Amino acid sequence: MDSLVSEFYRHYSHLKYNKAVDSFISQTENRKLVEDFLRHPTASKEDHLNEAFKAYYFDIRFTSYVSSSLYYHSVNFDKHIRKYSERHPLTLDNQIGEDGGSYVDLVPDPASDITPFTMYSTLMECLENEELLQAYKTLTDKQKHILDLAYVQELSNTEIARMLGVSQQAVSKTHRKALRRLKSILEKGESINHGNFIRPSQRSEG
DNA sequence: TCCTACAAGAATTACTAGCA
DNA sequence: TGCTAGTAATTCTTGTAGGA
Repeated sequence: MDSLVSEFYRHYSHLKYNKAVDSFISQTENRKLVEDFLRHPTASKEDHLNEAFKAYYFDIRFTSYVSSSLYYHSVNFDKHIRKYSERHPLTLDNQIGEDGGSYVDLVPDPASDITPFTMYSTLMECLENEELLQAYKTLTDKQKHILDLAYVQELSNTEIARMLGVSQQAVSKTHRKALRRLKSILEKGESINHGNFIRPSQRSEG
């Protein structure tokens, strides 16, 4: 632990052992903010630091949500496939011998890039988080369509642009606008103090 | 293994057109 | 008049191939 981090935790001992805080401080840009705040603590610098941490913390939660969604979808997809193949066995599923191998194991897998979401037609069918689903519903039809094509059909902006008969830039713009809208709606759902880096009552003035 | 060049996709900027 | 959605031009990012 370096001197900056030690000094920080001396002032804010309640944040010690918090991995999110450690990770936040480890980034050069955030480190500068912390350093600056510790040297010359002011209310505006504290607010700035809190805002930076809120944004960072939101990104962590959003990434965590997406990764857990992918995990659950992959597990469900696997269960679905297994259940289906049990009900509808194919000739290739028959066992070859005593060792448990089947004919399908002998077939090379040229389609190793099969994606679970392609079994859905819209992103709405994939969303399990209620807040995210409600936020998604507030998007315009075009925004929803572009997100569907990008995340369900896994098309690039260029392919979507060709399909919709608009430019790649227009797709990129609509895409990012939709993501910004989702993000802002989800952020509004956050409690005021939930993502604060430093609680106001524990502000250090020296 | 590192460096460089190149390609493709995505993002940004500046501007225009249509609409309420 | 301001907002939204579009475009062209440009820049940025990332992956990859090839050579030293």
